[in-house]
Amino acid sequence: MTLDAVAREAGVSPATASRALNGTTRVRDDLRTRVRAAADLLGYIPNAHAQALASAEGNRTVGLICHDVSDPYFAGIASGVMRAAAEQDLLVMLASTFREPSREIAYVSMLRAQRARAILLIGSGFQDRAWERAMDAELNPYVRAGGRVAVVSRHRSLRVDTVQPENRAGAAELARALVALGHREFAVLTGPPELTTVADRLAGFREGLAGAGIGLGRVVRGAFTREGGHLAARRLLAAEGPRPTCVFAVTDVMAVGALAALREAGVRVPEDMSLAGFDDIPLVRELSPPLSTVALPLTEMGERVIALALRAPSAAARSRVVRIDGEVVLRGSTAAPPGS
Amino acid sequence: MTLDAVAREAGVSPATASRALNGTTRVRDDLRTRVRAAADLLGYIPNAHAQALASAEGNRTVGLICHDVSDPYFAGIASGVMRAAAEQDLLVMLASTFREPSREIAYVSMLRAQRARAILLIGSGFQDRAWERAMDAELNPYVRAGGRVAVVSRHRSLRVDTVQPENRAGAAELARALVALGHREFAVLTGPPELTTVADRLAGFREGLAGAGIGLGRVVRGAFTREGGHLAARRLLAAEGPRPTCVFAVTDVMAVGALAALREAGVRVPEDMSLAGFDDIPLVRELSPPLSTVALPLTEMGERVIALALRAPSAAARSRVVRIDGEVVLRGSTAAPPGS
DNA sequence: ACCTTACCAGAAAGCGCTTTCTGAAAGCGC
DNA sequence: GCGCTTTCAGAAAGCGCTTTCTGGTAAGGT
Repeated sequence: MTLDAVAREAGVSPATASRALNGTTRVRDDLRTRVRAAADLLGYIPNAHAQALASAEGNRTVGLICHDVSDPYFAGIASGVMRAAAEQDLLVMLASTFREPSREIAYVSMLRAQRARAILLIGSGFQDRAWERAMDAELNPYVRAGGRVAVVSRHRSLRVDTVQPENRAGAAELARALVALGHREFAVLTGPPELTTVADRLAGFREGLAGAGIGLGRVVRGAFTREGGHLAARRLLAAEGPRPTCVFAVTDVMAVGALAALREAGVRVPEDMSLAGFDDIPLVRELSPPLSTVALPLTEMGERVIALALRAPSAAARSRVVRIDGEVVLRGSTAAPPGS
Repeated sequence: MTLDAVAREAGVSPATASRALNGTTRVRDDLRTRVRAAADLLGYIPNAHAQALASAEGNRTVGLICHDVSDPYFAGIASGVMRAAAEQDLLVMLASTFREPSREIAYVSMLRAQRARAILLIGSGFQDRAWERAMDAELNPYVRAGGRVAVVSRHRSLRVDTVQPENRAGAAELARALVALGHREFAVLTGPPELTTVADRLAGFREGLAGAGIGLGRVVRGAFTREGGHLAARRLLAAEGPRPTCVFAVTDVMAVGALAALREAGVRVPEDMSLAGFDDIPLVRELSPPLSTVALPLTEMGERVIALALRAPSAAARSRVVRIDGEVVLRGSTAAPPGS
């Protein structure tokens, strides 16, 4: 099942067989058909490793690194990447880091070893000096050797092409919309502060409120998961002092947990308390009440990031940034505050 | 950044450098540390392709083929696969076929070319003679060449190791539970009949009802998606004749769409009509009412299928089947029929 | 002191391809 | 008909590794 076998079967040299199969150079018609027939007969499949090794020509795989495939946010983006990749006959190597920085770096290294054509990093980077340096040390040689890198929502310190959701502006706009509904007392359910996405959304929300002269209110931190949101909401309700009339969870996934916690505590949404999230993952539309959020076009973001990576490298070494606007979508989970 | 460069830097032969780095054979301590140091200094990363080519030793990637990553069912299984793969330092190549049989075969072929250590097929096969033959033609040479294949919920015609959810038994048990609630008038929202999963669940549900002397009722077909479920439910409601008191959607994803359709039509769940799904994808717990369903341990199924593939090939050439029981979970979406 | 083992570094042969490079045959103008 | 370019098949040189095989040196046995 090697090229040599095919060549022998067809009675030509391996060189000719290679050319006939790949169409690199003109080959006499009769020889070409003979080679093709022999390949079919033998069920020949070229060894991609040998091909990658012999031809400087990059191979047909791109690496995709995300925090967790089972998180709908990443799944949505990954889906867009795959669709675009399929169109170009590229294989996607998808890795979940389970939010461990070291594993992320290990994956980049494996992808480098595979000579992946491009490496896509999805999801916030870690705001950690040592980690950033290590990541840079992996990525720089890769890029210098002709590798492509593109990311979505990363730290700017990584000087690579970026698809950047407008977290800050989106959160600010959401805040204004919530204020417009009449809310004055807020609380925020936030994730790990070392994730840039969290920092940006928090800052944006604060800004939006500040424009109306309102403070951020209580900020409760939780894990970046449904359970994190659930726990954070419980802690919020348990805290003493007046309750906010509106809660913002920095991601929809957390908001889903929060909604459950509110319901369990007998707090009606939106009658007693309004709740909003961020991302617009598919499921939040199905909740009752459906969740207000800032919608991000996840699939499109996936398509954009792979397109960015595959595009001819910019002559100027400057990294490109594609900004993605979030759209505030007010649904049933937000309403005017009680007694207004 | 080649091994040769490292060897030269360390003042040893490439052979020694290789051995020092991989620990294949004993190498004098001072040489080994010198080689390691040189590798670090140069930022050496072995070329995985060259390694794969030189050593018959299989490489460190496994292929995972599913219909759609953004479907929570597949995402859940994929997540389990990734966790297990990460523990063994394996890279997962994940491909979405978007339910196109031809694309599935193309991916298997690419994975073969990559000499993936194992190929995992997730999700129903297509009941189509030509397709089955083509798939067999890809898989057989792969297995004969030492490749491993494992699948979850496939057609039995594929003679490979299988993780098999007990679709039939689970659906039957669900039917009995629903009958026990008092229901006598049913309807089923079903997916493409060429998917074996659909066929099995449908058959199981029919069996369960038959045990109580009840017929299946109206069967409405839709796509295997939320929209498919939505549309099927609308068509069901639009049909003339008496309405069923209980609807079974063959997957949770379809049930989610159905729930939305029922709500839109002003049908209260479960007061006017009960609704149940299958799979227990994470989101259905969050709905109101939370969906009754047959729970499948998705992550575990992912772990099992990769373990199956990686296990030493059975001496007997028989393919192994791991059966996964579904557990009927009755939640708020099902209740006694109206007026009982 | 001599010969056998044991150990370990280096030389060299591939792994399965692609891609120059080489050269034979054919096509062209004069 | 002769020298020219053009076309295209085959020989051969790698791509970057691993792994036998070979051989030199040190240790051990008699």
